[in-house]
Amino acid sequence: MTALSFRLLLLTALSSVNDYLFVSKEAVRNVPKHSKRVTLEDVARAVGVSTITVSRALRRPEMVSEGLRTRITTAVAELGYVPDPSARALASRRSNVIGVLIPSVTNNVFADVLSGLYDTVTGTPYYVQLANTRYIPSVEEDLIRIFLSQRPAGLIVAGIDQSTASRALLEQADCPVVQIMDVSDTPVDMIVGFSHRDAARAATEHLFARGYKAPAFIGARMDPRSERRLAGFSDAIKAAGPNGTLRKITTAEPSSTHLGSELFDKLMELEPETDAIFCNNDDLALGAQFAAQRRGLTIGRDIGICGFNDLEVMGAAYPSITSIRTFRREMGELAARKILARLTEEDAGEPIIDLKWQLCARDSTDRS
Amino acid sequence: MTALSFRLLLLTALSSVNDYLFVSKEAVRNVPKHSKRVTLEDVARAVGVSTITVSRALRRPEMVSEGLRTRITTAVAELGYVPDPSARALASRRSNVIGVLIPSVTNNVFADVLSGLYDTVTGTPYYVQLANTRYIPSVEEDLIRIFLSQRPAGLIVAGIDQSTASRALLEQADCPVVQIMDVSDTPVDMIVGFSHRDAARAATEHLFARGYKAPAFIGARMDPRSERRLAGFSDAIKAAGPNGTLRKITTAEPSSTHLGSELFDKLMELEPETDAIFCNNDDLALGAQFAAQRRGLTIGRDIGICGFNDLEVMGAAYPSITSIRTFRREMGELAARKILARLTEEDAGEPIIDLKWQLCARDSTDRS
DNA sequence: TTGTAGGCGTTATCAC
DNA sequence: GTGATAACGCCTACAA
Repeated sequence: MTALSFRLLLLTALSSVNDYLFVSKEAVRNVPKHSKRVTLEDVARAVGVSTITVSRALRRPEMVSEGLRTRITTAVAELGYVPDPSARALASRRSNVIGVLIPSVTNNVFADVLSGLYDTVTGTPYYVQLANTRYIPSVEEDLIRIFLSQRPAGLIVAGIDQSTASRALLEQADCPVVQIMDVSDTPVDMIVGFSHRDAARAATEHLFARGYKAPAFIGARMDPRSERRLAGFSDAIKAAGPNGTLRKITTAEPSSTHLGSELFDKLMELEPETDAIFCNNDDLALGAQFAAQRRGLTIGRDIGICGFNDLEVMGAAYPSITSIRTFRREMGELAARKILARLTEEDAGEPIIDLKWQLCARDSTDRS
Repeated sequence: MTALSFRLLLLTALSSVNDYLFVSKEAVRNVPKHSKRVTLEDVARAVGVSTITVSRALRRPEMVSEGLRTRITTAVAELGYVPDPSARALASRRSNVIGVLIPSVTNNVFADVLSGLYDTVTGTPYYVQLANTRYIPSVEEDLIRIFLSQRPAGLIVAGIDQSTASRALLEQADCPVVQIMDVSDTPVDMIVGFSHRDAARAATEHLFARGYKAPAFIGARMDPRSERRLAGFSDAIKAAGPNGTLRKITTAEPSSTHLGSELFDKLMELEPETDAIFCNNDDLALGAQFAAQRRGLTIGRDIGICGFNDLEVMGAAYPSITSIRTFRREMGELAARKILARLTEEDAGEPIIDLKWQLCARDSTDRS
């Protein structure tokens, strides 16, 4: 265990993609046990045709006469033949992998995206392979390289803030690429998302519209998308009046409910006149609401709260919390659909899709 | 789009594993664009050795003389050689895939497990491939077959309630297998988890110990693990007295905060004397707490609430909510470590690991 | 519609 | 310590 941990540390510290790919001395030591795999040839022999015919019967049934087709299908079932993806990939120079790069597996937001993705891909010959960039651009770059070495069927990456190198890799990639979670006029290939800046601006405008005078921004894990939300908040503040104060508290720490409470308390010290908050995400908003309740504040009346993403809990909370709904599941679905469409030479539709967002006004921003 | 949707429906309706694996007519139509891949041979030629030597230099450096080794490493870097996983898998009859089968990607509980898993595997030559059983045993079985067709380096499956066929497949699998999230005396191979029944019993005993007289069980998505939690609840009720009532409300619906509120309200109609609840999971507990607050109940005093899993939000909630902490991240880590240890011929340790659980008593079960 | 030949990039085996 | 040769299982290209 210790040796292992050490090795992990070591490898993680290295930077070249090769460090990830090369098998170290202890790694692949084959554990051979050989229960003869059923191959195309076995099926071919059983039916009395050549392997290529079986291959075709499976991939392009219409190219094989009906009689043969059924005999082959039967034999396949009887022998329990299962194609070998490696052999297939090697011979065809194409794998059935759809690579997905997201910054965090634990983040609820991506969970919904993934769910849409998996549901769409299930039942097709393709399968999703997930990788975790941990919000680190260099890791993202390495991972893109790894994926490309597998000659993926498609690639889905979160965001538009790739490094120059990553961007170049993606542009050269010999497969459909979809960026998700954001919009841009200049996607690598296709993009499905929405404008974080606009959404944040709308949220803040909602606070003003509801009569709050001194909104503040609470943000954690300030990645580029979060910065754009802050920019949107800032837009609204500026638009509201020439001498509006930009009240905010942010941190690079990963977001959590606890952190929301903590930041709220700090904010109240720093900017005591704050009467409403727009949170970077729902976890923070929920935590802030709890903190406000602990202080005896009446949510809505004493303090307005708005989250971002509209996780399921926001509507169920007491009081219910205002949030900006984002169409996460749909992003996953659409991204997958667009890739599948390309692969099957159907029409993939517009390369740029703005899914927008939706303000869900609830009790937490109701002053009455 | 319509054609695609139709096909998805169709395929999802079929049952044989082959339906998932075979490429239908529109599927793999190679989009050939050939920017000549750098191969082992290119490196070999550059250095003036044979391919196998390069191969060895990368996988088992100690088998190659030091001089060659450095020259090879340099050439590899200069040429930008990246191994082809398919070719490797085909030749070695082993892929670097660690297959992971979980019932739901959206479930927070699994997010933490995955996070532990990914972190442990990152930096090794192996990579995780996730699949979604959607709580359906037949899907699980198909997915196991698919994974096995890739000759995985290891397999991680959630739970101990596999179908007979799945179990057989796993037992014959020519790779390490780890079951997670539960314990059993008869694992397929290795297992890392805890006893849901014991944990639930302890939670219920805690309610009695805190002076509650009429605890009820609230459960959603009653999968086998949830049933064992109910059994543990039931154990405690029986142990508490000969004529204890088994108050409960359950549903097969997937769990959510909203559902927690809804079930709580129903429970109050059905079993109005209930003075404490043990919830199947934290989402329900949070939702129940919100519902109780809506009714004007004082949490802790009027109603005791206990969740399960101890998601981060439980401690941050107002009032904070009692829960059973489970070591999800650790399960992911350990499962991965055990597989890696096996693969590197280190000592994988005990095949059965009970990670236990921990009662986190908080304000929601404080009657004072 | 079916088949033949050859190769995809790597590793296992067995020599040297 | 290094290399030649033969797989690995399937698919592309071309031929019949």
